[in-house]
Amino acid sequence: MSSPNGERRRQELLRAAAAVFARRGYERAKVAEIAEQAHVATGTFYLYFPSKEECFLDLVAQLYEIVLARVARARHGAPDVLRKLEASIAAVLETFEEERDLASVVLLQGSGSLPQMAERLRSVEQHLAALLGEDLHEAGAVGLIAPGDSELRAHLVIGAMREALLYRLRHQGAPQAQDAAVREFLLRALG
Amino acid sequence: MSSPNGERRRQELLRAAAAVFARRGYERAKVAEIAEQAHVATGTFYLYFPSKEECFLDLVAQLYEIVLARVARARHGAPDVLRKLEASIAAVLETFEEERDLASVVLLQGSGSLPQMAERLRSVEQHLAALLGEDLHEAGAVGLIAPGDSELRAHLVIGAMREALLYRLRHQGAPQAQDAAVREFLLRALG
Amino acid sequence: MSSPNGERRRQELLRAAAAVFARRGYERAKVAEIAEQAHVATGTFYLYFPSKEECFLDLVAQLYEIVLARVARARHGAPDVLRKLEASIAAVLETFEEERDLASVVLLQGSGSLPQMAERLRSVEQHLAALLGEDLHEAGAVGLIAPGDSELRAHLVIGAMREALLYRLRHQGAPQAQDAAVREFLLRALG
Amino acid sequence: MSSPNGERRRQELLRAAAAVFARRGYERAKVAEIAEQAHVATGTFYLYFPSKEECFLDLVAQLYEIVLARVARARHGAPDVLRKLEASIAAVLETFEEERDLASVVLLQGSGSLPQMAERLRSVEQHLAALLGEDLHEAGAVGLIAPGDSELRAHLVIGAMREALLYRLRHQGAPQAQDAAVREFLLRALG
DNA sequence: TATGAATGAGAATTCATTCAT
DNA sequence: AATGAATGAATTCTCATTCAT
Repeated sequence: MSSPNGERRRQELLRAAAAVFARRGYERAKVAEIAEQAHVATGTFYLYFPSKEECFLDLVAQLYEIVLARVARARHGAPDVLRKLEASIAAVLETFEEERDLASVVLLQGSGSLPQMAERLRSVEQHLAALLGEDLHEAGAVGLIAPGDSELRAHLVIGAMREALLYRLRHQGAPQAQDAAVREFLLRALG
Repeated sequence: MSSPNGERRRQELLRAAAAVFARRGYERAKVAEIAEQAHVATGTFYLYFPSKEECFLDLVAQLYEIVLARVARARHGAPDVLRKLEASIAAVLETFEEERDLASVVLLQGSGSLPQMAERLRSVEQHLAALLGEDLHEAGAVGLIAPGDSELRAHLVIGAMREALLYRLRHQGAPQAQDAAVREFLLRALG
Repeated sequence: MSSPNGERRRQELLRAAAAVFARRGYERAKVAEIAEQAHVATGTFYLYFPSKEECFLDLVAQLYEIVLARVARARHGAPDVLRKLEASIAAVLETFEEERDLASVVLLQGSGSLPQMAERLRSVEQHLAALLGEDLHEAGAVGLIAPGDSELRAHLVIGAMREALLYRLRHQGAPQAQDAAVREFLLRALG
Repeated sequence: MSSPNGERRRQELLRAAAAVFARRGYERAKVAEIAEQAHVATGTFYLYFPSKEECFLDLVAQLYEIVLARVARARHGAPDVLRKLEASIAAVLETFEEERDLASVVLLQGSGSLPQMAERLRSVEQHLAALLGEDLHEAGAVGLIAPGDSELRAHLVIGAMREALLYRLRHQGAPQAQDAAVREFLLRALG
């Protein structure tokens, strides 16, 4: 299971799971369907995950890692606080763009599926909001943006981004043009 | 069943359903639990709804009516386009504040539950976005706000509101103070 | 319930029940539907019958009475044993023709529905077979028909009649012409 | 499921189903009981049949095949039309004798159970009647039997056979002796 | 007598999980 | 490690029957 081959198969299963969860929703996704999509037998699924629920949670953990790593990297290269903010926003939008199935699962099934899932999603969002919130606080302190409740505003930013992503998930549009509009909207919102 | 008493019981069941759906999610909510919460036998549920699914959909239909009616009323009294925008936003925030369970169902279970449900929610959001979008378009045309894609921006506004509502659903805070911050954020976002 | 009005209502319910049982079958017939067809409320049904099952059984009892009375009457006027036989056959065919719903219930739902029902149907058939069997025995004894197992042959006659009735229930044909063919077939069968 | 072992289990389930349907009737037969009788868990039933109804219909299909194949085979070796007729009748009687449960299901539950079932039974009977009807027509044309409506008479023959089978299902008698009586009866009936 | 809303036991079906091979 | 047939708990929905009005 931790052999290189085992890890590859685990990733195949996760990818299959993301696809099935994305199109069916957590409850209506069947383990047999995930296994089939990954070209393995049903029982094999349980060699890699203790349960359907754990597989689902692993999926979010994966997104958690990917998004936060990307955001951290993007912020790392930013010279000042406003650029950090902008880079963070861009990093989130891009990551979701590249991980459509994962994004669908997180954005659509969201917190409705499982209590633990809601918990974990909250945690990702909280983490993200903390990063943004710090920037907002700092930027507010030096007068770069309008003063206000940094945490709340961080969440509003996230909410707008979330909707932008959903909007894009529905309307197949040019991501770049939209991203620009979203970034502009958000930066202006912050003053 | 259509007697005044029948309508009362139907409302009791809807309220119970909203509460149970809100705390369990669509799939994990059991009809027996809804019935119990409404102090009736399981079978009674089926005198008022043809299925669990239909009951769920009725719930959204109900919110649809309430929110849109409130928004329409709020806009009616507004003297200019910016006030309309502001009044709309306020109306949405207030309505969800008053209908916590219903709001939970719509915001959290949302699109993840059922294909038809996702459809209906999209339709509510679309309707709302259309109202806001018109205002944005008009306001943009007369130079009151920054120019830009009105539809996309309407969705971003809705996304931020959605998040504000979720934020509030989680952190029991003073709604008024938050609402003000949200309104300010959004109006500034629009320029 | 035994007042003239009560008896009238009971008959209305029985007629309604026959119609519903005939088109739905015993299990799929709903008490509510029978009541509706009789233009009374569901609860009223239970003022006249202790249960759905008992109502069903009463229906067969009714046919039992009608058919056997008719056969007895027809036989009464017959001068000799062959005419008795012929008159009996004719009486059965005619009765079922006039009581289509009742006939449907008995011929189609038949013994499949309830153990008690099977019992009762057997009893009607047995009774009928006994009448015919006696004639056959007598006719055989005096050399009017070929010798053979009277009871079995009586059942064969009944089986052929049953099928003739079903055939007619399906193909709307001229009953008289068919009846003649059936009578001829049966009398020849007996030699 | 399509492995040789799967087919064996499917047959076990069909046999169990025939037994349970025969003694309880379609509606009162529980899937759990069929499964138990086949020594498997309830869910296993659904690995082999999509529904209780389909299982029931498969049972008739099975009888359909068996009976018609037997009749076809029996007719094949018959030198003339009268022998064909006789062989057909014998084949039907024998087959039902050997497949008691299946026969019970078809003869007793028969058309009362399900609309689709009634349809299929009609189709079997129609098929059988067509075979017999041709013989009767041919035999009538060459003057071997009395002239008359061949289709109707084919059904009368079937009805008498049906009753003979039911009679035997009830009274455990010597089949051979009875069969001879039935054949004689029917051939004489046809003149 | 009549009503019809309420009851709740009962059954079909699904599917996550297990385990013998 | 892989398989996939088997399991059986869980849940929705139906409908005969009751009973307060």
